[in-house]
Amino acid sequence: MKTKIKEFRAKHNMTQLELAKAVGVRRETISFLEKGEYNPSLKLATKIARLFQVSIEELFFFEDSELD
Amino acid sequence: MKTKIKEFRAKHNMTQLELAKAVGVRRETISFLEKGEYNPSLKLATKIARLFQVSIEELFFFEDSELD
DNA sequence: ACATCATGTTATAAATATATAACATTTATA
DNA sequence: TATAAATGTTATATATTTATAACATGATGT
Repeated sequence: MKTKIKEFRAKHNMTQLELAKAVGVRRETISFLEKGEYNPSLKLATKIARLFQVSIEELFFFEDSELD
Repeated sequence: MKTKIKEFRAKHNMTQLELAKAVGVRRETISFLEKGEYNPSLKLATKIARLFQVSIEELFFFEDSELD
């Protein structure tokens, strides 16, 4: 999975810690997410997307090969 | 969480079992999902949305209160 | 150089999604 | 009505997300 969290975070001048607190997770969770190291829950994905006021599809991307 | 999986499944004339196989999960998983009993992974949500050719936001809904 | 802040990383624990199996109930249909 | 198909439901196991704590690295500023 790939994500643009880092880009949107930069655009909003937020640190990982600030984003983490805003959506109620740990800083490490944001770090792992940004590196595509896991597949968040829909709920967490939704919280981050709403914070940045973008759609989930604008934030997270799966290769077709990942969906087989 | 609420979802329109059941409605889209009806529109596509699919059983829970057919949908489950199409996205690689168990039938029970679809049953629990349709009842809003849990929060799927983003990957599973993406697979179902792509199958029905709708956005994730058209398929799954969170109340604001669920996101606090 | 030193201190502070932001991020990376690793190991382990806790929580929760999903699998599995079994049986119950509802719905369709012969 | 009877039979099968679809869905509901419960209990337990497994996998994965997320939390937690600890320490490392990199950047920034004094």
